[in-house]
Amino acid sequence: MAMPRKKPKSFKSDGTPKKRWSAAERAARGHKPRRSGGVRNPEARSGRFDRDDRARDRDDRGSRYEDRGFGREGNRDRDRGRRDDRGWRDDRGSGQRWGGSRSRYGWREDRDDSRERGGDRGDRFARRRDDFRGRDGERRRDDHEGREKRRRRDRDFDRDFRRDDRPRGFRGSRRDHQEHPYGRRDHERRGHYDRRSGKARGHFRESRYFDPVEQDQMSWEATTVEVEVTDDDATSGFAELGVAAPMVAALKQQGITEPFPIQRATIADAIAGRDVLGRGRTGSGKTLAFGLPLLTRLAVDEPTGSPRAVILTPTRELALQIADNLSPLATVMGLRLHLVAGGMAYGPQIKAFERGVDVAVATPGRLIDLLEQGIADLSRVEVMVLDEADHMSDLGFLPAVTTILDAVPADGQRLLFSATLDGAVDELVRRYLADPVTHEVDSGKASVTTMTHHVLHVVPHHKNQVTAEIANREGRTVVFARTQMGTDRIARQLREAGVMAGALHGGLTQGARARILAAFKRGEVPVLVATDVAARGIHVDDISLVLQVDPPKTNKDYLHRAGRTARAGEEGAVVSVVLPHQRKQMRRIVGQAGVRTEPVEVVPGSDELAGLTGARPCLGAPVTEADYQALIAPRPQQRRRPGGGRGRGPWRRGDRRDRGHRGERG
DNA sequence: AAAAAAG
Repeated sequence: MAMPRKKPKSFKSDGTPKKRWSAAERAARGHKPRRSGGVRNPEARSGRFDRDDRARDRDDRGSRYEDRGFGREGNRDRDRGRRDDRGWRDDRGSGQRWGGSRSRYGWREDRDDSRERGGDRGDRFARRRDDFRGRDGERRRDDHEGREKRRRRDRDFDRDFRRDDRPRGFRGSRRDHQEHPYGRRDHERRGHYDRRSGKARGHFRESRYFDPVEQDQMSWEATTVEVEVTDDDATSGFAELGVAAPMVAALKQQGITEPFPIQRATIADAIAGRDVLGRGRTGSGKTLAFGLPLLTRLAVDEPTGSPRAVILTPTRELALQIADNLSPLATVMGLRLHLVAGGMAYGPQIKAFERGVDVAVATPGRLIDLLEQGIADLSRVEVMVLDEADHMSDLGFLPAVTTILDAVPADGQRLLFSATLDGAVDELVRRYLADPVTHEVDSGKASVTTMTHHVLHVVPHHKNQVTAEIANREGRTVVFARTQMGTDRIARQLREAGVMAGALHGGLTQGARARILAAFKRGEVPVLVATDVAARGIHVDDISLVLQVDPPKTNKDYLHRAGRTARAGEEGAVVSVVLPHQRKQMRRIVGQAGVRTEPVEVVPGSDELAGLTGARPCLGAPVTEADYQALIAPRPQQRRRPGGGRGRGPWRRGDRRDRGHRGERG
């Protein structure tokens, strides 16, 4: 079969044949090896810190496990991996699986991962075959059929497993997974040796508390403020809605005096204790719309020690933001509010529950975790808030959300906020809300007049350059891409083109997520390349352009992404770069989003491009890795207070925050 | 099919 391929196998969307890179060329471009006959990728994945630290950590922990008697099998397994002459195991696979908290790069990674595990699987088969023959010679006759069967079964098993994107070691058996949204937990408490991954797993202090990845966490502390209540606080727009005076005063201190439409619409009903279904774009002031009535109502009764209100959000960043915004209001009302989110240290959250929490702002996973550990008690929750309910009712989220909703007393008040009301949200509403009042402020369409929309048609070989020139504009830009790997790649390509850009996605550690977001807020990294993790709720001032390099999946996603710009009456543009094969899809999405705009054909360097988006040619030198890392490096002084005492002491969170957000406004 | 959400 040495015949050279005459006909090109595939074509680009503009009709020209696709270049088939050789193995060396692929490697030089940083791609992974082909599925057959590739070379080992010399420059594995991004993340200098991650790789080195994890490799070191792996070795450290390997020896610790040996002490515990887990090491021998683990080592044997790793040695087998090293013998694998495809050679990917050492350089990224095991390192990632030791340190990484979850599958990192979507399906492509999964596919590679499964291939990588092919070595293991082969061995397992070999072992089984040996068992087979050794045990019973007679059965050797139907060995072939048996092998086929086993292969099929194993393949199905693997396929089912891969559908589950919890980290490998935490998956439990298939049956466990079906019964519990997060799998069984009793294996892991005791610690066990996981044959599939060849790792020791379990509740070991070492792995939980000394893991450098885990230490790459951000922290959260409650905000303390002092307010003076004056007489005219009783007459402001908020007071008329029934908001308690201390909060009115605190809001005035922040320059917030008049309620937004959605707040005006929902606050009175919510204070009256009714179930509320609020529909409005993010950025329309939803946080206060549920926060103020919730805190007003809670302050009336004596604290019970266990949470009386839970606010549930789909992303950690959003939970953080809500907790930051509501924390000062809670303190002036004498209520204790705490953040309960994954990726962050357990200690402060556990301590908070020990001291007593009135309001928990939570992401689902960690809350369930604490619930199952018996740390959080939701049996006395009076008010339950679901933010971004349309996202929370996604297939992947729903089990966790209903678990929490079921753990909360059924007769409590429920406030549900959602940008849209589709079937899934409706189901949640019917199951958990009693006689809700619906308030709709913005429709599900793009109604902000300060926002302009552009659809740019480009040919494939121009896309990267057009992207880079737009990103090189003046001002803060968010670039949305579909996949985690895509954001990493685009951010890297932008830096190579001389544009300071960083990637934000759920595959990063929480600390890395926080740092890149902080650098973006400070303005030091003016371009943020993000997955849809940043599409909802995240508020950063002065984002003047949202660039979509991959089309959003739905019109909802379009509007959520668009909602990052043109906030609070500012100007903003939403620009979508569209390839020929995406035109139809994009036209549909834009139309459904209620946007009227004519697509424009653009080429790099053109006047139209510059006129519509402020694009500038990329003339600067590539951003060096060192320069970039310096901007997103951990800043210990932001996260550690002198003296060490947590939750006490003279330091005020306000001081800290001022420093952390240095330069945010210019 | 992706991303998000626990460690």
